[in-house]
Amino acid sequence: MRTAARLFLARSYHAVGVDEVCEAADVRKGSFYYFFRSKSELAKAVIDRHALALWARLDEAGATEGEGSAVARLHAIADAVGEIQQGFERQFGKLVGCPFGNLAAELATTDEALYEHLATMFAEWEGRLAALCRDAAAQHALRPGADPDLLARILIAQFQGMILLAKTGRSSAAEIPAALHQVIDSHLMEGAGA
Amino acid sequence: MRTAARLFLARSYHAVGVDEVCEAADVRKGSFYYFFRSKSELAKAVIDRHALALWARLDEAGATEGEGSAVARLHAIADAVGEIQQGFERQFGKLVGCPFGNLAAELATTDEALYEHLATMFAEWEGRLAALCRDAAAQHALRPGADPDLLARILIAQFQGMILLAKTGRSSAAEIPAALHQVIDSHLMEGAGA
DNA sequence: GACCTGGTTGACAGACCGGTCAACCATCCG
DNA sequence: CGGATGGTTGACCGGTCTGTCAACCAGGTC
Repeated sequence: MRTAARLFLARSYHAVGVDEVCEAADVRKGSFYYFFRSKSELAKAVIDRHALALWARLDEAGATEGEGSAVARLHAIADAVGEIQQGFERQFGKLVGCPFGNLAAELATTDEALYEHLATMFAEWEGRLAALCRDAAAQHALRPGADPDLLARILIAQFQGMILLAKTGRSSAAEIPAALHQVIDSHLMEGAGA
Repeated sequence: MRTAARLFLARSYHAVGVDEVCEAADVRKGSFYYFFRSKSELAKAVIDRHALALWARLDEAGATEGEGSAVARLHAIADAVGEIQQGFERQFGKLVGCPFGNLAAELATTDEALYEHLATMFAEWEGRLAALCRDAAAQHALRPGADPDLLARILIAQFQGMILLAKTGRSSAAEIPAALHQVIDSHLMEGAGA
């Protein structure tokens, strides 16, 4: 399953077959199908794995910044996702993209069940971010007229979009946080940003 | 080829086979392979098709706003891409995503040639937007400290990301321009926006 | 009519895909 | 020892995928 996550990231869902996953993990295919009802269920499990890791990482990033400034925690989260991507970049030697985003783009139109699963993941993520943005709004850190819920969505979209651009442009993961920071700052009160 | 574009959008590259495209277009497969060396070359042609349409649309959106305000033209472009998506939505009955983004996400890691082709498309797009953003900067419409080149990239990323979120969240294409407008406005001088 | 050329056709190849299955094996329990 | 139980294995199935090929056909030219 760890190897499946690796392969799906390095290539794509369609591009790696069950056979390949099994061989890479030194497992016989029959044995695989004893534990997973189908390939798409494996993907589901992989998603859950990534989700767990991501939530932990986000909590950590939020916690080390204390309870004080919601804005600081937003920035910390931006850095955290950037670091995750840089970690992937080191591991694979190239930019591999967001585990959710990749599968979402590839399977949203074909695999109903997986699609549903991914939708809840994104909703959860967006919810977490939205709470933080509302905190920031409550602390009067946001520009007037900036909708905190929309901001949460914008930030996730920004991350996903930058990943896609970075992947197609062969650029590095290091520039992703920069864009996120700029988007965050641009939504803050004048003079309150970086 | 028109039908190929349709099918790739409605489902995905991997999900529709050459057989299916041929049948839908009432063409025999052997005949198809007389004109296209491979399936991925068909995809390349499809991309070019979309690119041509997009450039035309963007030029049009920019032109109707005159040469005056670069900011107004940025907003017009945001609306234009939103309208394109809403057009797709009407045509297919669901959100199908950006033709470039979809293929990029699916094939960036597997098909080298196609990947290269997509990269130039995105570069072109980003270049066009960057020129506009620099105009806006020259007109002192941007916030101090806002990098116009980065802004161009941010806007494309925002569009791609919103599309992905909308696709996975079953939300409508109508909300995409709203996010783009907010991102644009947030980068403008205080009080100069919507 | 002979010939060539650009295009068409349907049958086919070969690989690979996700998924199945019956036999098999190790371990524990009585 | 006999028998469940939980897990393993490799052979195999049917379908689908991209891509190929030799025969064929219409139109123009000499």
